[in-house]
Amino acid sequence: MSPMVRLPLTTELALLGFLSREPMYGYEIHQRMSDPQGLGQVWQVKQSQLYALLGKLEGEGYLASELQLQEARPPRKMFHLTEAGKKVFQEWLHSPVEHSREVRLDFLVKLYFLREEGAEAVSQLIDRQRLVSQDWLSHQGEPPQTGQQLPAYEWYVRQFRAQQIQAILAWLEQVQQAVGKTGPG
Amino acid sequence: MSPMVRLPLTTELALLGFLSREPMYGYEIHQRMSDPQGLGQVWQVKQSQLYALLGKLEGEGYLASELQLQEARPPRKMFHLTEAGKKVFQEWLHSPVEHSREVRLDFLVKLYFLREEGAEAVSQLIDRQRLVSQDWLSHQGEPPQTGQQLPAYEWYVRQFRAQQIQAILAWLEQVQQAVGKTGPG
DNA sequence: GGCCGCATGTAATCTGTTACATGATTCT
DNA sequence: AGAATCATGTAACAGATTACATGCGGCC
Repeated sequence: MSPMVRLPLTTELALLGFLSREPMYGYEIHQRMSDPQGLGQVWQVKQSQLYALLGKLEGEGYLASELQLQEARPPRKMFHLTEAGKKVFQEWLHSPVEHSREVRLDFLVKLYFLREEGAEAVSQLIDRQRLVSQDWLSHQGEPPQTGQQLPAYEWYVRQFRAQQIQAILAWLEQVQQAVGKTGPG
Repeated sequence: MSPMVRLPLTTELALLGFLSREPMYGYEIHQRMSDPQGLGQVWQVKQSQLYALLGKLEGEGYLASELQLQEARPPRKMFHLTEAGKKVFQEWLHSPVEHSREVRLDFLVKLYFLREEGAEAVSQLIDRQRLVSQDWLSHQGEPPQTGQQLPAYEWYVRQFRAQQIQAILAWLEQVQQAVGKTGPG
């Protein structure tokens, strides 16, 4: 038994994100996504994958499309969000990520789209994400004894995780300050 | 035209790693890999994938195998490294990773196997990795102007990367100290 | 004449996950 | 009687990458 409604993944949510501003066609989305000043910095989506995903999202009811004919150019397949599409995108956009490994891609993509909604929205998500990230740290458990011969492998791994999470927290604070609000702590 | 010799990926190199100590069969490798005090902490490999990879590595000449019959138990397919297998594993084991995203998995796996070769070997790789990681930082370029309204998206991304790399460097230093040598700086 | 830009896709391949299949023995 | 352990795998599917295919118009 498979789930009735498959929830879109990061790449697909980014597609919904672009279409949340205005209707667009695949080629144009790909160009904007690849902008080296924008999302192009955090990951690359191949054109062929993008077309495949747009087709899938349409089949699942998150998008709808109509053909826009042009003279002397191939027709454009213009996509726009359905109500279902708007809903899942907005929910995703305002939710913190649940695992530290999702910060690098998922969270940075959220931030990209949130910026358009203004400082208030960004600030809110940062605050929530800081709380979640604090949780990661406290669920880490203290690293086992040090000062022995060679530390156990566990020690290396936990220290690494702890450092990574602390870096995330430090960055979230930086961002919060740059956005112009101080967090709840 | 595909490459003549396909270089194994992290998971496959970990398989070679287990077989570099002594010959083993799939089931046992999977158990050891899943040890929650060992590599089980950093990632999980599914049994079916493991069998598939062992078969592939054998077909590519990195492993060889013979059947070991047992009474009242299914026969074990014992694998051991070939010369080619020993070579690629040793080269991989002593090389730093080239991208910061590879530290979380790749580098931690290297560290797992390197520990068995003693403090000297660990210390050497840490030093080399620190140099490479310093390079990542300096190739970052300084983040664009701050103090404006809302910072450009680039700023967020670069700050995040810088923090991540600095966390890696801090961790490498910690490890170096725990191992008992001071780095070249 | 040849390459680039526009605009769409399909097909093949790779890596990994989930589920299924087998069959004997030992534990509860 | 039923579950867990031992030990092997295959098949189907999902996600992403690479390569291929088409066809017109404009620029050098």
